Amino acid sequence: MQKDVRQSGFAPAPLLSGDLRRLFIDYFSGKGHRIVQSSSIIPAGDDSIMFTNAGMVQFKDYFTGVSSPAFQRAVTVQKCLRAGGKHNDLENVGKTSRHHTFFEMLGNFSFGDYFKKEAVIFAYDFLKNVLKLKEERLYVSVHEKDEEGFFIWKDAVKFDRNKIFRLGDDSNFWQMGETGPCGYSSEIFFDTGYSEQGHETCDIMCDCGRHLEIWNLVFMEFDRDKSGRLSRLPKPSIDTGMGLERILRVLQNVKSNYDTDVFMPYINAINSITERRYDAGDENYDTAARVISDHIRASVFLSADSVFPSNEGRGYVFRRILRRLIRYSLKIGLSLENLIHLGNMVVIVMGDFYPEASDGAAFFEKIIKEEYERFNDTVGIGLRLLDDEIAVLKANREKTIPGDFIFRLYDTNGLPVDLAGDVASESGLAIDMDRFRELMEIQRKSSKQKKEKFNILDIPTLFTKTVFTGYDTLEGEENITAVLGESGDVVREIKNEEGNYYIIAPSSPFYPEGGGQAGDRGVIEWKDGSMRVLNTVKTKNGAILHWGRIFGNLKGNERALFLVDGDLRNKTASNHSATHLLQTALRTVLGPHISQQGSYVDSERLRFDFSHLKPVLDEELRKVEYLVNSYIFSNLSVTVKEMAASEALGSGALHFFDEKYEDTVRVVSMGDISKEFCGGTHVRFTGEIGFFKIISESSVASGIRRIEGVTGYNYLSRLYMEEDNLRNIASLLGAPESDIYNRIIKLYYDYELLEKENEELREKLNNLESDALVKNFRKKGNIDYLVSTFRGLSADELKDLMNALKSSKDFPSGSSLVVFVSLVGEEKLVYVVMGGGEADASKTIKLLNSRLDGKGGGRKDFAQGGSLNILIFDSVKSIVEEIIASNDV
RNA sequence: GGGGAGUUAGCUCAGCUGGUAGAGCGAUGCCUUCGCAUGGCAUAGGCCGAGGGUUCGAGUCCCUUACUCUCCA
Repeated sequence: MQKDVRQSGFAPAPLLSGDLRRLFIDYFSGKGHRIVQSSSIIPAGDDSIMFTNAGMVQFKDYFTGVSSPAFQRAVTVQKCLRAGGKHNDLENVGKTSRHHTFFEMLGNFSFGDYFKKEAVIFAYDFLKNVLKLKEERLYVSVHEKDEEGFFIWKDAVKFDRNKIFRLGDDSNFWQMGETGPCGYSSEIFFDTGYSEQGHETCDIMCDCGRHLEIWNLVFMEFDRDKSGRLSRLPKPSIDTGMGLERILRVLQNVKSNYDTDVFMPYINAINSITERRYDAGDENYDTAARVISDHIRASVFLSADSVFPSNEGRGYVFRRILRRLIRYSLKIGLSLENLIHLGNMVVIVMGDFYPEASDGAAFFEKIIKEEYERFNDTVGIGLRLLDDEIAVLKANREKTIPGDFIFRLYDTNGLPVDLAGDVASESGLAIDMDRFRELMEIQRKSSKQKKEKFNILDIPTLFTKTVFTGYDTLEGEENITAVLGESGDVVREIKNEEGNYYIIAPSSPFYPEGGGQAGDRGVIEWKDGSMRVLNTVKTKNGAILHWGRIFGNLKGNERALFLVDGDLRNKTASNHSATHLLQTALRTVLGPHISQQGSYVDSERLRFDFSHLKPVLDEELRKVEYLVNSYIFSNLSVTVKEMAASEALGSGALHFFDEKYEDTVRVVSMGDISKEFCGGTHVRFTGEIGFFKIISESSVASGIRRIEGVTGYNYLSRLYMEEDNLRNIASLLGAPESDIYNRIIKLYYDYELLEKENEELREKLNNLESDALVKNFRKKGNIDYLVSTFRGLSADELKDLMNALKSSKDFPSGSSLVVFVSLVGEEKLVYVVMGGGEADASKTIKLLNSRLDGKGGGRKDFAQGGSLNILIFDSVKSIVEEIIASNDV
C-alpha cells in the first residue's frame, strides 16, 4: 500500500518517517535523555488548552515548578493537534503546503539540566551529522538581545555569522502564558530553494515558503510575574520542537508536507478511488485531497483518545473537523465507505509507532457513520432555507444574497459558507461576503471576553505538600499550619464563631478527593474547638485542604487530633475495590476494548464509565454482576505495592494513558485477576465488600457507557427500601406480591375504559343540555339569539357545550348568535360568544366588555372575554339580552 | 465560557399582531377491485419539552430550566 518514495530516484535514499522517529529517539537517548511516550492529544489535568499542541505540554508542570520530574532530560515524539483554541490552523489546512490539524512534534527537553549551549550543539549535530543536511542550506535566528545565543552559534558551532539573524520579540521570544516561564528562542531554517512565488533571492524573513523553520529551540530562563517583570529562573530549562512532517519534506526533497510518506498513501488512495491525479493542475481537487488526508489522521487519533463529536468544547472541534472531512469528500466524490477505508489506512501508515491507531480506526468508523447522517440532516435544512430565500430574491430581481442571511444560516444552521456560495452561483447570485466577514468578526470579539473564576485548588505554592498517612491509619495528631477562608484568604484567628474554612496541616490521614474517590469526612479537634470535616481536597501542588465547619476558637499553629469517619471510609473502600473488580468483569464479558473513561466512588455508590459502543445487554449485565460477586466470594487478598512508574508500566497494570503519574506509583492487585494503578483506599480482602449489585446502565456520551452499583450494607438498605415499596404496593392493591403486575395491568385498562366512558357521558350530557337550550332561541330581525348563564363551567367547557349546541338538529340555520356566561369560582366571569351568518361575535364581545367591566376579543365566528365584576352575575342575563336587543350585532 | 435557533400527532413540519390546535406521510376501518397497485371516504392519535409569571384568556408574550442543533472562544 505504502508507496516507497525511495524508489523515486533521489540520491542518497531519503529517510522515511519511521526511520526519522527512530533516529531522533536514538540520538537523544544516546545523550542521556529519557524516552517518554507521546501523551494523549487531550492534555491531562490542564484546562487552559483544548489539545496538546506542542511537545512540551506534558512537561508543563516541570517547567513551572509545580512538580518535579524523575529525570532531567527527555525526548519525545508527540502527537499534536492544532484546531480550536489559541492555535487554530483548521481553516488553513488544505490551502497551504504546511498547515495541519494533526501533526507530530519531535522534541528534546532539559529540566534544569543542560542549557543553551548543549541544546544548540545537539540540534546542529543532529541535523548535520545524523540527517546529513547541507550546512549551506541552514540559517538560524536568535533574539536580538540574546548575546549568549548569538555567540554560541558563532563561536561554539562556528556557524557562518552572516547567516545568523537577530530578530525581535515577535519571532524569537517565547512564553507559555501571560505569566510564568519564558525566554529567548533560536530557530533553525532550511532553504529548500523552492518558493511557491518563485522567489530566488529572499531570506528567512520572507513568508513565501522557501525557507522552512524546521526547529525551534526555546531557552527558558525567565519567570514573568503578574506585573510583567522578568526575573531569572533558578534552573533554566530547554524546550525544543521540530515538526516531523516539515523535516520529512526537507529530507525527502519534495515541495510540500503532503508529498511525504506520511501523507502520500492517502492521496494515492484518493487518486485511485476518484480516478484523478493529485498535483495535475486542479487546485480544487488538490485542496480537497490535502484536507481529507489531514483530517482523516486527526479524526482517527481523536477517536483513539476517546474524543467524541458533540456540540461543545473538544467534541465540537472534532465535529467541525468531521464536517470539513465530509464536505470535501463530497466535493470530489468520496463515499462514506471510502472514508472508512481511509481511516483504516491510518493504522497501516502509523500503527507501528502508535498502537492506539487501531482502536481509533474502529471508533472512527462508528463515529463517521453517525456524523455523516447528521451532516445530511442539518445541511439539508440549511439548503432548503437557502433555496426559499433565493426564490424570493430572484422574484425581486436581486443580484446578491445579503451577508446577514448567509451568516444566520451559518451561525444557527451550520450551513458551510462555501457550500452556500456554490448554490448561490448556480442560481446566478453572489454572496455579500464583506458583510459576512464583518458579522463573523463581531462574534469573534464578543466571545473573547471571559471572566476568571476563583478556584481554591489554584492556591499558589505557598503551602507545601501534605503527607498522606491515611493508607495505614484513620487518625493522627498534627499541628495546624494554616486556616483559609472560603475565598482562599489566610485567617489568623477564629474567635467563638461558626463558619466554613479550610484547614491545612503537614500530614493528615484524610484522603483528598482524587482518582475518582470522594474526599474523606470526619472531625478535627483541638483544645478550644473543632471542625466537622465535610470534604477533603488537594491543591495542584499537593497540599491537603480539609473543608468544613469550625466551631469554637482557633489560634494559629495549634495541635489537633485528626479523626477520619471510619464507617464512611470503609464503605468507600468497598465501592472502590468493587470498581476494580467490575472493570475486570467487564473486560472478561464484553472484551478487552473496555477502557476506563472515568469513575467516581463515595460511601454511597460507585460509578464507572467505560468505552463501549452499544448498550450493555441485560444478560451481559447479569453475567458481569455474577462474576464480580464470584470474585468477592472467593475472598481474594488485596495487595498494594509502590513501585517506579516505569516498572509499573511494564508490569501490565491498567492505567490511564492521559493521566499524569508521579515517579513512584501505587499498584493495587486483587488476587491475580486485577492489577491497576490506583492511589485510592481499598479493602484488605475482597470478601469485605460483601455483595455487589448493578443499579443502572446508561449512556454518558456516544460510545461511552456508565454503570452504577452499590455494595455491602448499602445494598442491604436498598433491598429493604424495595421490599417496603413492594409490600406497600401489594397491600394497597390488596393483592399478593406475586400478582401485582397483573393487577396493575387490569387497573390500567379499567382506567382507560372509564375515562372513555366519562367522556362519552359528558358528551351526552352536553347534547341533552343543548337540546333543552336550543328551544330557548329568540329572534331579533333575522338573527336568532340565545343567552344562557352557568355556574362553575370553565371557558373550555362553555366551548364544548357550544359545539354540542351547534350540532343539534334544531340549531337555527340562518344568522345566529349564542352568548354563554359562567361564574368561575367566586372570582370571575367568563363569557363566550359564537356568531353565525351575519351575526358578529367579535362586535358583540366589545359591547359586552363595556357593560360587564371586562376585557376580551376574538374573531367574527367566535370570541371570548372575562370580567372580575362578579356582582353583576345575577342580572347578567337580562343585561346581555338588552344589549342584543338595543344594538346592531 | 459567550451568542443564535429549535422542542407542537407515530414521522416531517405549519400555526400571522394572544381568542375553539392544523397539514402531509404513516396507522386503523370501510368502499372501489377477481386480486394487486391505486383511488375515495371515515376514524383514532396532542398536559404544544418542564416550571413559574403577565392576561378575562398563552402553542403564541416575559423569566427560569432541561435537552437538541449551531456559531465563536
